[in-house]
Amino acid sequence: MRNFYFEATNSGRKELCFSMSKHQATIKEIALALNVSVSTVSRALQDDPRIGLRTKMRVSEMAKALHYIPNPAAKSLRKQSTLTIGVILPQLREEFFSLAITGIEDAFEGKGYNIFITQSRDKYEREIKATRYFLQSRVDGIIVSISAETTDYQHFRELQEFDVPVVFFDRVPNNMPVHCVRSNVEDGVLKAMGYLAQKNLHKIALLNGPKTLGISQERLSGYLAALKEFNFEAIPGYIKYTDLSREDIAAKMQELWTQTEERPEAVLAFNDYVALGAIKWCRNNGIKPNEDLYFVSFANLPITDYLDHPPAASLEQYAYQMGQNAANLMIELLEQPNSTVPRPFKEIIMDTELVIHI
Amino acid sequence: MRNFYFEATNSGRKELCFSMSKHQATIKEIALALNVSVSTVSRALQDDPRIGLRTKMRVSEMAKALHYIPNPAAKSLRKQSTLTIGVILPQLREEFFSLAITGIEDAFEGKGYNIFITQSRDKYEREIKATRYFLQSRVDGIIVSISAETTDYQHFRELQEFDVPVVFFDRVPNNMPVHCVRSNVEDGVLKAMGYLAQKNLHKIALLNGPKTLGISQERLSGYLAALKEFNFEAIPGYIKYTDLSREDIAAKMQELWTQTEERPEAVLAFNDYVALGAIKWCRNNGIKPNEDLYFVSFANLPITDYLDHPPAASLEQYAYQMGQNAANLMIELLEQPNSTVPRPFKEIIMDTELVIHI
DNA sequence: CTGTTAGCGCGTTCAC
DNA sequence: GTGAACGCGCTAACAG
Repeated sequence: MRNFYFEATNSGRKELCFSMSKHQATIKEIALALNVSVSTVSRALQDDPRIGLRTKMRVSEMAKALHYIPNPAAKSLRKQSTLTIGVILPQLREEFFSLAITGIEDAFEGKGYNIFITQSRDKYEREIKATRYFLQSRVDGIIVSISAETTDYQHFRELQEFDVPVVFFDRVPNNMPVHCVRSNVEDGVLKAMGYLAQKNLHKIALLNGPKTLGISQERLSGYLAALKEFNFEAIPGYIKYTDLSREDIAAKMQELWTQTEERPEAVLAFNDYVALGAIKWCRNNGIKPNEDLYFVSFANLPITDYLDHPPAASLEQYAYQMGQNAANLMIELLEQPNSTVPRPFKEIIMDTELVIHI
Repeated sequence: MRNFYFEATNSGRKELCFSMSKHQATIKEIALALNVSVSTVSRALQDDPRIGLRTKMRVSEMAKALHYIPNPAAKSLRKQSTLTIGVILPQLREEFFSLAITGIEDAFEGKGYNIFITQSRDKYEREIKATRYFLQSRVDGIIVSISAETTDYQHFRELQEFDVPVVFFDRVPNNMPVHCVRSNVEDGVLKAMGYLAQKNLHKIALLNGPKTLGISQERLSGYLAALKEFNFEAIPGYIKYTDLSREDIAAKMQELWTQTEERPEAVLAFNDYVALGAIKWCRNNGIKPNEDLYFVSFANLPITDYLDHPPAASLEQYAYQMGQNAANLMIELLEQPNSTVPRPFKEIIMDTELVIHI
């Protein structure tokens, strides 16, 4: 299929060119082809009321004919806005985050923004690289769930200093004022422990995530509060932190099972993946999950529905909804006029729901 | 932390401005502050040999002081290249694709490209929107695994017409010459059926994916070839197509189990997720997976390792590696000079390996 | 070695 | 209604 396009030469003449491949025309070429000025074309394409209907028609037809596609780089440069939102996630593989992404995408649907996804893979260095990249790309906003390794938030402060709106979700920074969406973890833990109490299980271990994460700390404080609330024993060695790797989860389970004075009756796991790893360890060691050892965890991911032995109960965290909330909070920030006074930080805390599987 | 920056006014004077928030300086501001020209700054920052060492030092210091961050929009506009690769995947949730993404990211590591991920969610319309968006964004290349709904490839042809390099992986178009990376599916099926033959299982059903996908067709032709090869019976109603949804998988399993003359002894599933859905259906219906009914599938995803009842065997497809191969093929295309003669299409076919779980 | 100048594609004042 | 001219930030050809 032969196509033609106009090329402006230095002398101002227009030349009809032939090419095997299509050409991404510019407004200049449309203007040249129509013998009007570029500004007329620009305005026509923007449906500016000052342009006559007939001209608009001609312009839009020629635009189609020449395969005009607006160049966002030029637009960004001019408008000082890229209409792009950066998203930094620990792991795409975790269903929690891929659900959240979908929620974010849906919330931005029709808003004209593009979502740029990056995974930190739970590495501090990769997270920093991602923030730097987004900063220089001039994204209009960044949505983050922080990596397991991150303890220092300087790179996020830098974003704030450059006035890039940032919204955190689920894994949010400790002791730093930010916009964020997170679960009411402590309340969730209380619900989970209440369920175990009902089952008459008292010796409950905490198989936590990385110590660095605020959400691990919250699980701990919820756990400690629940121990008191339900008069459970605080048994030495019952609190374990993991780096979320299968190996470490297995190692900590081994410790819980063999190196404590009394074997636990139940385990409260950091999330479903941790629970799955622990349950797998149980099966490898002839321990019957949810019989010999009960499991309760966070997230309630759809994937657990495939399992014979899911955690006995899991706290639904509404990952999709959480993504949507984070995105909507971002949209709010983007739509606010760029006032000089710093806006107050907004925190959305979402309730969890205990879903009983067994 | 108070910061200052220089602002160029219309009159050409430079003004020292104060601001609470940092400012993304431009080379112009650096030039102004240093009393040199913008081109000197530009060259210094690019480490151009023509610039003196002393000047380079001064420039790079001032760049740091003013928080200079190069603007990629301007660079793209000038260079006519965005250094961005678009990736279109059916579902991030599927571990196969999130593994592939990681392979793609790693292959591009250090190459200076940025990876822009989008999910089609197996919707034709979303896939078209994504290609259009990438086209107008002027991405330098697009890597795709096509959606389950897609039967028409016009949107991909359009990309080719605009000279945007496209590499497909795993789910590749039928009957269309393209660059692609895919598994040797038919050989894989043969291996899987051979395994079942060894187990003395003869009545084997095919629980396939969407009819639209080439990789479903390949599974079918591999299946038919294997039936002959091993002298298995071709039993009516043993070939089922699914839309990959849990509901449809359950419905087709129901049909296989109740509406065929003889119940199958084994099921060859489209992939691990389909197998998981089918296995779940079995448990719901009191059928013992891999005893009453054997399962063999494609992908061999890590997630299946969490299961009590994974498919008895699965064909490892090396998703991460496949992503890397696709990315490396793309890099090849990008590095080729833009010759006018169309380059021959390259097809990389990867062998699978049968991994026995039981 | 460095400065001047001219665009890349687009939007937006000004003029008329 | 429309056009000329400018600038967003950056690179590169040309000129010293």
